[in-house]
Amino acid sequence: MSTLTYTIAAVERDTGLSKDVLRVWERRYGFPNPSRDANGERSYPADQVERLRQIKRLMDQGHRPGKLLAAPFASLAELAPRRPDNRCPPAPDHELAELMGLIKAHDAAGFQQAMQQRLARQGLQRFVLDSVAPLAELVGGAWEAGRFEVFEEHLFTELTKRVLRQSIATLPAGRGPRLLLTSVPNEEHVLGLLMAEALFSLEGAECIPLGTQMPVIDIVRAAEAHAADIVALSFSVAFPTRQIPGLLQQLRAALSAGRELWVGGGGMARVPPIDGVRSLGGFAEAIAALADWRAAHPQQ
Amino acid sequence: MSTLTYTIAAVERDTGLSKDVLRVWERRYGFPNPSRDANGERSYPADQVERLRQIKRLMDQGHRPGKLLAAPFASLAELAPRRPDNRCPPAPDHELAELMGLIKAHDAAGFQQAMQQRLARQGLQRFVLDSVAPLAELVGGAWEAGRFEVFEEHLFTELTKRVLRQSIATLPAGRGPRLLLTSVPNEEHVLGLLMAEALFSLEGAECIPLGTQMPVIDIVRAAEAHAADIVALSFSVAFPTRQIPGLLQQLRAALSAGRELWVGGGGMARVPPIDGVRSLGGFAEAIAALADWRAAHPQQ
DNA sequence: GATTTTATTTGTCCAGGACAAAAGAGGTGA
DNA sequence: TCACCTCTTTTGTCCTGGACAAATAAAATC
Repeated sequence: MSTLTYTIAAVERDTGLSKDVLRVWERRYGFPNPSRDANGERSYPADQVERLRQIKRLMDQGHRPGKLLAAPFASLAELAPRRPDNRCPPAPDHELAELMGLIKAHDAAGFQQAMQQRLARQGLQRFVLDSVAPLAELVGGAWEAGRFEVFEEHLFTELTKRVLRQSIATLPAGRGPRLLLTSVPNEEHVLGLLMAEALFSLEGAECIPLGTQMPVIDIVRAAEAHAADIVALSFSVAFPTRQIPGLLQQLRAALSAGRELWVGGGGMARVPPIDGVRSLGGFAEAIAALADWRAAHPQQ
Repeated sequence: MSTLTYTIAAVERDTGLSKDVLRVWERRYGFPNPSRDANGERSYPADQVERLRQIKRLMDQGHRPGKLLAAPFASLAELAPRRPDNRCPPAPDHELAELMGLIKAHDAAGFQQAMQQRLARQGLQRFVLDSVAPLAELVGGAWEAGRFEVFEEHLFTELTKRVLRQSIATLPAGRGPRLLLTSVPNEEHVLGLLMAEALFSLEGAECIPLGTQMPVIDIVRAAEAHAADIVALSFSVAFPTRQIPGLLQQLRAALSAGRELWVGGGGMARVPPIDGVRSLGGFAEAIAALADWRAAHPQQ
């Protein structure tokens, strides 16, 4: 069996590290250290790709590449999350642990059923706040610690999305404000957006879900076409922080002044405040923002 | 109001054209023709970005960049789809046209309700084959012709996904084969995958939906963990054709020989056959493939 | 201890050359 | 007319190595 190797494009695809970054790391730190094929092009062995994925994971937690690339192999799971982790780890809820166990056992049907039961018992709002949100935290943490595989996280996300969507569909049509929910290109994480949609819909807002990955100019056009009062975006931790401010400024400038711009998600934690953009630090704040809007627009 | 300009990274984000391509086009064809900012970096005006998006759209239809970049502004909607378009344009169904009209009117609730009705009347299989598939064609065509905005396509996709998912959720658990459905990184289009899931589930297969954008190695691990009989992937026309063969070969090599690999979607049309990979030209062929598998594995 | 200043780290951009895979054009034979 | 082979052009991707500004850490000052 041929040891499979990766082209630089394949590494970019599977790690999320750009070709430029891969080349400059090699030049500066000596890692990765790919061999060359007959054509002089980089050819990455699988184990280096694996290590790069681990490095990317630790970087999303706040570690710096210089340290990670210098340290040998001992940089494994020994590294604790370095992000200023204010939030205390969620209380070790036995039922949540059970749900995690179902995912780990790859029991899709069992997980979905358990989630439905929990939803029926808690109601949608508490389900989102007390079940989905902490579960997402737990799964994210387990993945960062290497206890969850990528596909296990995907399965969790996909099944949870289904439960949420199904529940949202049963809600009556909202009366306002009109909220447009989406994310920018290269930001595919939609679970946070769905949780927000559930909460906003419960509060009687009229949500227009446009899925993920809308180019900025199209977000503007959609807002005009739908006469949206508020545009709500989400950025995950995996999104390059560096690009966020420029993006939001561009969007804010293009959006008519009457429309509000709300942004949430883990990727916003390290972004400085931007004029005319409301940064939502969590779901509680999202609900508060809606109440504020209602207070400021009494007649609608 | 400042005319907003784009950095090269923003253009890549919003057009899907890589930085390398943008630079080499500029060198070879003289377009795009960005000005430079104080720092010597490219700064693209909005109208050039708009034209680039149009060019990308026409390229996905089979046009070649050399012609498109030489032609002046007359390259507008006058260019017909150049793809060997075997499929006759779907019969102008009045009801489908009505559904298109609802999207065009941005009537999300009305569209969703109309789709639900249609689903109830037709049943899931005919709904997928006779409603969703032709609608997706129509929307794609309208978008290519410039009659639909990006956000209108997104709205259609998002709402249709919801209807399909909801319907899939009501189906009883399948008995086999176990089918793992997903797509590779940078391929976010999920509607085709969902339609396939609906059809396969109707035929009694056990579908494991993992959402989109799974790195190759994780697809392999997921297949092992779930003991999947078949891995089914989808590539849209927007996915870079050039990368597909290498990707599939890598996946095929890493996947144990007993597992089948099925691939569908518009992006496969121009890909030559690959050993050990079953290319599905349409949904009818997908159903046939499942029947074949059943015939070859009688005892399960 | 809090805030400003300096130093280091780090990602992105640039130019322009090279090359192989894909697509078209042209030619040959059934 | 159609299928198949060969040659030419087109086109996307990769390469090197330099440069710089934004982000971060470290040092210095109040």
